[in-house]
Amino acid sequence: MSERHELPKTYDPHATEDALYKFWEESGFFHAEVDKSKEPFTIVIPPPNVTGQLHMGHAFDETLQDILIRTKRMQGYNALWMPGTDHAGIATQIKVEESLREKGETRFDYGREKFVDLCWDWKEKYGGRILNQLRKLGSSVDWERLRFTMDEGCSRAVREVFVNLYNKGLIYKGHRIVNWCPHCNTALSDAEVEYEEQDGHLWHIRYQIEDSDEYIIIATTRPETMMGDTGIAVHPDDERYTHLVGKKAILPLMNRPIPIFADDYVEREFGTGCVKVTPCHDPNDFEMAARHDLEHIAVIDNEGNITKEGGKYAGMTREEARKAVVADLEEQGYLVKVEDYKHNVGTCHRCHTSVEPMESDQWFVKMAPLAEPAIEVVKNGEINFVPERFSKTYLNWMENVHDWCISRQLWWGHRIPVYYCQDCGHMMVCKDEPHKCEKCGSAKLKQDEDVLDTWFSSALWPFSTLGWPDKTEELEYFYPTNVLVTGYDIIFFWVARMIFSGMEHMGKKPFSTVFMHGLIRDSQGRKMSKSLGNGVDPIEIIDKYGADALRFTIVTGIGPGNDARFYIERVEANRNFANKIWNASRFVLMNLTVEDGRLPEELTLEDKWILTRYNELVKAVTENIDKYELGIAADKLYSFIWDDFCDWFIELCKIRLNDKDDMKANENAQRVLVHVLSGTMQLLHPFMPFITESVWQALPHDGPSVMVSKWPEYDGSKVFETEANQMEQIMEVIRAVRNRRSEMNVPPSKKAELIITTDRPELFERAGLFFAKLAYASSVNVAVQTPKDAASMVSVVTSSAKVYMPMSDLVDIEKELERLNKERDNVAQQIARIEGKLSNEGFVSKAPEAVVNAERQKLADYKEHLVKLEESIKGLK
RNA sequence: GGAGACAUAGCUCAGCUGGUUAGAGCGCUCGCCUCACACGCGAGAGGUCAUGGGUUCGAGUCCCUUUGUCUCUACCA
Repeated sequence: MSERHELPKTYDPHATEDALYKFWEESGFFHAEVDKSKEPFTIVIPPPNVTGQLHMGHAFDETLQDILIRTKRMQGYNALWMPGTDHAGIATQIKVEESLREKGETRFDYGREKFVDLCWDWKEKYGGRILNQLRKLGSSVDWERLRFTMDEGCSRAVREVFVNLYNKGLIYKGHRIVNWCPHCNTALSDAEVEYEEQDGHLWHIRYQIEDSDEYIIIATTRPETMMGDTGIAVHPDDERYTHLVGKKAILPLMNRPIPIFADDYVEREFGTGCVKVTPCHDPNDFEMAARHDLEHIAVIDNEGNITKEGGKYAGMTREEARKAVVADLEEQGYLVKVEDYKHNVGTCHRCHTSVEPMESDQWFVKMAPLAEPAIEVVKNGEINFVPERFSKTYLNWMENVHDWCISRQLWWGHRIPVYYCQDCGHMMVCKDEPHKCEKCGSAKLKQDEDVLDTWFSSALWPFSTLGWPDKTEELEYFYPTNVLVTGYDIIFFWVARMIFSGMEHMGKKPFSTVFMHGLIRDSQGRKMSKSLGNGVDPIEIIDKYGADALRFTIVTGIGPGNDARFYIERVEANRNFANKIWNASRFVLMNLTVEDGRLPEELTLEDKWILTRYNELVKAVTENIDKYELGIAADKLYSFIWDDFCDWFIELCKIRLNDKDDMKANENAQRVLVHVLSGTMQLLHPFMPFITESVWQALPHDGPSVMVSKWPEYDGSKVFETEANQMEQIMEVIRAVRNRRSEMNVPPSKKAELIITTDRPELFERAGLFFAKLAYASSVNVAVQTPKDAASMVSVVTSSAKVYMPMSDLVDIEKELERLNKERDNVAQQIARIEGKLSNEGFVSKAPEAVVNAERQKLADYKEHLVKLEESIKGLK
């Protein structure tokens, strides 16, 4: 026990965190097995990109999940936090390709198979990094169940889902306009397109009407696509142009006649009311082309360059072509005017290249039938969002959802389980690779070249990780999961898709609650991003301040679902909090002789006060966590530990601990200290797992770890409202004395006698001790009578007592009077306010009784205080 | 074009289902190396809770108006 005295003065998280984590992991505390005698509580992790690095967004996410899972585990649930990583199709492929580019190579130098092998190598090399970073944070995930979206099981689930949906007609191959990223060279889903407002132009171009002197003017933002124009649309009711419908206009530069037709899609007010129609490079034009049977001419290729169809512009990039086309139009007199125009340009959310709408064959998920149950399950409250407002975002999207383009022209990912017979062209969709054509028997089969959208596999995460499509006992027991924690930025990418997938394939919702959080921004409120270089690396923060400080920072001072700015000062403040806990514990340990924290029979006033406050804390924190008010719970723990426990209770306990004559009292104090500190460490453990474990272990304890200890329960038999109230009264007096002395610049070294006059002397039984310790008293006299020479003393008045300090050299009667009068006015004002309230019949009859009674009590206290103030004033005069 | 959020102390933000003399951290002022902690202790200053109205016995908290900031979403060339 002697080494306890040698604990360092400053808490060093670095020295302990890794070892503690290792201890937890090796002890199997993170692992959950099916156990039907216990209620499960399950969270699946939003799988981070396998080759990614931990950023603040992850830290936010994981901290919230860890708080929930650790709390539930301690509350006796069979808590499973399912970990895993995502193969992150585009992101990973881009990284591997970049590494090749450094060597002057491309994926085509390797071919598909070898390139995919390189991706796996990459995954092996970097896949462990983020997992170890999760450990640094303290995440209590069940490592024995670690999954990967491309592991055998998840891949099987993907094929199963694809084939099932195909057989139901919910997956189809379609010839459509899709979002195409010329840089990533693949199709994207709508969700993967980000819109940026850009400054552009609206070019007005004159088209000659065929066999006529008349002309028509169209307005466009994209002149470089005009070589692919195959029509001009006007509104059917637009009288300006009715006479032209059916005629043809000559497409400038190409000298090709194209038809003028009428279509409802056109807005008469916009531009000139005439729209150039480019079926291959605009989704609306594509649809108009279908309605009016227009020709399709593709003028932009997969790399974003102009095709042969683009005449003299062939081979140029889109940007070059735009300049050249505009220059030619101007030179040849077709350009009527140019307006500045702000418009939204779709960009690839991975590389921010402008997305090109392209006509192509892609695989789609038919969303309407799947959306229906996914809408219902949120509307009827089976799944609820926290905060509630996000359900509106979700519903709005789901109610207007488009079919989901799921094929990607990449190599890294789940290859689409569709096979084509090279001989007869027959298409087979099957879970396992077929060996011969089911139609002609040919063995010459070729699998579809495309892979699936990364989110296709993450959509299955809540059940694929539990063994689906097999009917495992894990699936039976842990599904549906309880809470999903994630940022609002991936509601569409992920949350929505998990919900409809769960409903479709499991027939059950994937989770009951979606707990949303915001984004962590930099200190100026900007998004953290690589390109800005303003990202804060959580691992660096952990190395410097400890994981506990980071976690506490993340969870406090943040409004539900709101974004938050990251300030290092807040981490420092929470590091200081950890240090405070450390030193409070060091103090308790230094004084410790008892072997356990059983509460003594005899409790002092201060014991009863702290136990009351502690039990209130247990109740509040438990309820707050239940309601996902984690920040509020954390705030309460902070102020209980710092203000109540350290600043008051420890100081009060020093009285007994320093009394070597009364060992009984000394030990009693120790027991209460240990009881409260130990319980507080349990309550704080989900938030600050490391330091709480260190402290809990050092104190007398049962069981191997605080993380598997039983969550504290509210104990009504240890709540003493009367005594707690009395203690608060005494604290009020102590504060008043300190305040007085401070105002008068009395140095702490100068002790003074205190004469307390009160009608409630029982309140101040232990006061001599308290005041000596906390109010610089040299001695304390409790009296009923006002001392004779009161006028020459410094006085302090509260509702329960008047305190006199014989410091005649410091007394300035004028000032004293002024101060007392000011205080009296203040108290009188409060009395008037409450009396006004209480004389309001509406208040007395309609407000709850407890509220009215509280006001009455306050009034009584103020009145007592006023009486005492007036006596004092009279005494001075 | 739709939808939502935010506007509270110098700064960054809490404030749950309406009821305390409106809170925290940092910063600031004054005094302290008090035998756990200067990453500390004690005492302070600082807010007409953006605006105007309404509901209510009672509103920072609910409803509407205005102003300002931000975000998401949408096929307006």
